[in-house]
Amino acid sequence: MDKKYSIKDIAQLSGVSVATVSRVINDNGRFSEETRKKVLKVIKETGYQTNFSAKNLRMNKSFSVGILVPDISNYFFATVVQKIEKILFKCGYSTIICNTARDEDKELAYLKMLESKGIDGLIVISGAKAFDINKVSSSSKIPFICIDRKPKDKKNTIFIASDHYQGALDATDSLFNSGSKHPIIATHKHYSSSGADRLRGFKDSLEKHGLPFDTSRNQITLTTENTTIKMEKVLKSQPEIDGIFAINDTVAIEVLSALLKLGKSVPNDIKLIGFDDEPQDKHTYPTLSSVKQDTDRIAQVAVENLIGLINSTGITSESIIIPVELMPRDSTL
Amino acid sequence: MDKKYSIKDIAQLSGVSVATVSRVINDNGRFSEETRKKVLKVIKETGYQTNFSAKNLRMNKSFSVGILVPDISNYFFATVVQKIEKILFKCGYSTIICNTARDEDKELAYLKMLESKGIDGLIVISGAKAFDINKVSSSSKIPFICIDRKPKDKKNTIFIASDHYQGALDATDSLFNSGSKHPIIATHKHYSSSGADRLRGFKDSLEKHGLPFDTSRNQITLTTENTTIKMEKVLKSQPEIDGIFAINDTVAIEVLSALLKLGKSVPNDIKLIGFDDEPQDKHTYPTLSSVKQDTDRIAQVAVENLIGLINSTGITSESIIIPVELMPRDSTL
DNA sequence: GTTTGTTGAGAAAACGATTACCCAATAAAT
DNA sequence: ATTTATTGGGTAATCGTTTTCTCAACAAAC
Repeated sequence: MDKKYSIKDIAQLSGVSVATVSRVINDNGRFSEETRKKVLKVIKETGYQTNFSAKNLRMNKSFSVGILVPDISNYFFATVVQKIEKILFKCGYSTIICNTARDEDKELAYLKMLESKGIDGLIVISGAKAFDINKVSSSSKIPFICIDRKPKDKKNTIFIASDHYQGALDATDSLFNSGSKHPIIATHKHYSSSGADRLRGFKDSLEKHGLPFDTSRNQITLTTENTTIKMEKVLKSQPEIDGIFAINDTVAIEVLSALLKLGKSVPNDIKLIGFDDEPQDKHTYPTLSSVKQDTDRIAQVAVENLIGLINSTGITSESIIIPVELMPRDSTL
Repeated sequence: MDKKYSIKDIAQLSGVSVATVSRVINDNGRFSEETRKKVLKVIKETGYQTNFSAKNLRMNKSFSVGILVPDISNYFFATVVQKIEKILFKCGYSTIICNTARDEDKELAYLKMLESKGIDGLIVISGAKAFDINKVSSSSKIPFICIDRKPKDKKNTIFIASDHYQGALDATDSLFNSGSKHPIIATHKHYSSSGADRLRGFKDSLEKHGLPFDTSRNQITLTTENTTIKMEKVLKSQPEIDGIFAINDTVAIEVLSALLKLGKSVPNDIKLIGFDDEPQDKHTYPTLSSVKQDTDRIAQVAVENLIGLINSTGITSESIIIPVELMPRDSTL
């Protein structure tokens, strides 16, 4: 098992031509059973492995797809990426992961690189605000799908996302259901399309319960300012607040720790619910209610559609919305 | 910007030979300044991009490296991978990330795929117990480095890890320093070499403070059993316990929530410290002391060494230990 | 017994780059 | 004025596949 064997070596060793070896390997074309066995035997003995560079060059296909993701240390992104990668591998594709850090220039640089590598497809998770595949010269040809944030050009693309709106609606409803009369929403400063949908869900639940939404009264935004101090101010001026829907679990956990520091009891004084169902939600005190995104399904649907595009079986343009699930825990008892 | 241009097109359009175009692109070989400008102009106009499959085939180099990682949704792994990817990209390499899920068969399958793709190098993060690159036929030639877990064959490999031993020693010392007299260690059921080092650090700190280590008295292991119930039993039989060093932050947070549920005050009744310095440590209540691994340095050293190996400038075999930093917070006040 | 069809397999082109080798043309040295 | 270097750049081989053509051999059909 020393040298690297090429198809030519296999041909020689098994006394057939390279064409035949290729046919046997790919099980395509005509050859006798006898030849098959002969060739396969030599392949096993030598430990021959296809040289993908050559194969890619010839077939103009790379059996690899790129994933653009803003931040892989984010739980939701990491989970989706992980699951996508797993499915793709099963389908014979390898995955090139690119961390864009929400930087448009980086996004562009990665796109160029990926195109150079001849990727067969692309998955863009929560791409830049103005994500536009045409920014890269001829990229227009690379099949791609978007997850979590709509691309600039809504036509001719497949977009997959959780039902953030419904999740937020359910979450806020659950605050009301557990006795909250005056819930607010806690957001962070980064804009995202999912965040916008969640905000919309919160508003609609509010109005459904007869409360008009007013940004200055019903929304707080976490900034670099110390969260505890900010919460203290807010609760002093609006002591009626008795429920908080946090735009995601990171925010929720920050809010929770602030509330506890301020001597508030959760859920007795204030109900709290987050979004994303991160693992630590089960281990906060009290445990944190949340909304779970179906990452399995997102990944599955994403890969299915991408591979569909790659094999150009239907270049449909559509938005696919994946249902979410409410995960009630102690913070909304 | 429609069709895909090859070097041949560029040659034609700029009135030179393909060889010259290649020379200009790679700035290697001889050509006049005039020619350079001409060619570069055409390249810019056409939006030409190298076909890496061809280049790889010819040069027998793929400008890509593989990363084997057990679980990318784990914070430490995700952070390291992210940083490695960033540095590699700057060095002109793309990264193929492979999630092994701690499954040896998968590890092997990925290894085969990576070899087929002709990766130039490999980074193995916390590989399987018996990680052995020779399991894949001719892989022996792929330069690789290991992070976090030593490979089977310690010779002729570069191994990079945090100073888990020292971190655990410092962490346990800090329990004593904040007044704990009878600390224990909380571990989980998965074995890891880093875990073993951390356990060693705990033991040595104990002995330094005049306490002999006894597994049955000084160590609890979290299993699928409910942590709160387990903790209750332990605290009933050993009420003297007043400090816990958790093998990592996930365990620490689970323990913390159990303690709070049992009505214990942290840090007043029991001091607690974890390991890894995950972001949520700052937002638990009380905030969680921990030990921070220097992921920046790990990534930097890893890439430097790997690229060193790839360019075979020194095939030194060594273990590189990266210092850690104690992050004291409220749970060990 | 000639024609037709089928099966198995080889020869060679092509994919898009890099590079060793070659040869003009000009410059430098004698 | 001839030889010798140097410079710029073209030709063609090569990397390892896949695939189109081609054809021999044998079987079936007439």
